[in-house]
Amino acid sequence: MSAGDSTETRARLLEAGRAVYLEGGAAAFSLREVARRVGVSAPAVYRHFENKEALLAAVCEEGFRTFGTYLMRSLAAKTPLERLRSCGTYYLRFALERPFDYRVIFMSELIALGFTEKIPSDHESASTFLFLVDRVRECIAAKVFAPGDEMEIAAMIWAHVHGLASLRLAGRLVPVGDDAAFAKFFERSVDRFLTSFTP
Amino acid sequence: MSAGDSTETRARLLEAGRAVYLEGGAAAFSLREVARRVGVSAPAVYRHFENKEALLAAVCEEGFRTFGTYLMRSLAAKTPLERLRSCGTYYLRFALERPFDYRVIFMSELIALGFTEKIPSDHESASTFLFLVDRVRECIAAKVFAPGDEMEIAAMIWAHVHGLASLRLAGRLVPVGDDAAFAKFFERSVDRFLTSFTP
DNA sequence: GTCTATAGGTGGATAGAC
DNA sequence: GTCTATCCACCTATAGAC
Repeated sequence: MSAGDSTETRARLLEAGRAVYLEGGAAAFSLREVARRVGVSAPAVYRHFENKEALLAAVCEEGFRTFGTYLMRSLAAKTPLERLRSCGTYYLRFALERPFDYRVIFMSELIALGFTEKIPSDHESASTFLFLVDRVRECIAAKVFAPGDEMEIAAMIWAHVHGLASLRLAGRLVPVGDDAAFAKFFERSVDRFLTSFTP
Repeated sequence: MSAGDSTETRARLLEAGRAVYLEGGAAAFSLREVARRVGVSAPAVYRHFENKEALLAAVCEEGFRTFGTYLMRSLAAKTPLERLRSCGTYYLRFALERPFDYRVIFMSELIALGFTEKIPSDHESASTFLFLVDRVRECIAAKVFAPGDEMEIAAMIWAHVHGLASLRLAGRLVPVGDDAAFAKFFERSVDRFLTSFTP
């Protein structure tokens, strides 16, 4: 029971931590504020995390893991082109369903603040980028894409979907409407760009 | 002389303020830190700005004005398509030459923090978006673009260039190399996307 | 595992001297 | 126009009781 309460409190600290991080950024991330929202005292947090930085790192790790599970779902599609399109679709689903996590991973200022080594951002984003490169390589091998530099093509596609997702989460692109309408707009834009790579 | 010193100090406060804002975000924006970097005491700042929030707003306004001057240069090009391509080129130049300002305008969390009404982000970004819509409309009228929804096409193009610029400034897309190499990569990607709108 | 008490630091803003 | 002195609020982290 006490162990159950403990992990419960830890999970609630992570959830509140994510909210606090995204409201104020890393530089304003307050351990006391997290504790306050969960309803425990500040020193109680030190029972679950070594210090403030460890709590912040744990908050970010959770988002990275979740992102991986979204991307992997695209492998269920049957053809190389469908798997690549599915990548984009799940990328957007992640952005819309877990906007806090998306901001943590792709729109945060962590790197600018020098957290590069303490947080798995570089390693994780590199590995998920290589996942996208593999999807592109598959399309070229299957001759649904013209021959080309897989890394460059993957970077262009990533930038395209990131641009759409991040402007949406930033509240720009307001004429587009609700999430369903935006998803259709997103698909139109991505399909148009992907078509430019066909032979 | 005293007036000259005054405006000088004010300008230095703005410059230091921009740096502080982008290192720590709005929530961690510290009036004392800005004063420290300029070499004056904290109360001295109140001679130039009403309070901390007014200083932050002034920091942001400067970036918006500069962005406008970059975009307007694209009107010098001779044809509608060249003006649209030039838009993208100057958008990137602004991002690379004034990365701090670009982050202030397009990658900041100001809206998420509720600064919407105090800072001209909505108004300014809406007017510059309409500038892009006009460039697209021009291309359709000149029949270098197929007929279509100008707002939607402009949004797609904006997202594309923003995705490229913001990932670059975030330190992702590392395989691309220095700024000159990235600019060429940027042009290839944008030209490819723009070509998809031709009749 | 959580609490209170506490130490030592940073911040915004004001009063009043010069 | 800038300074020092000051107030109050908030932060991280530790010590020690329960």
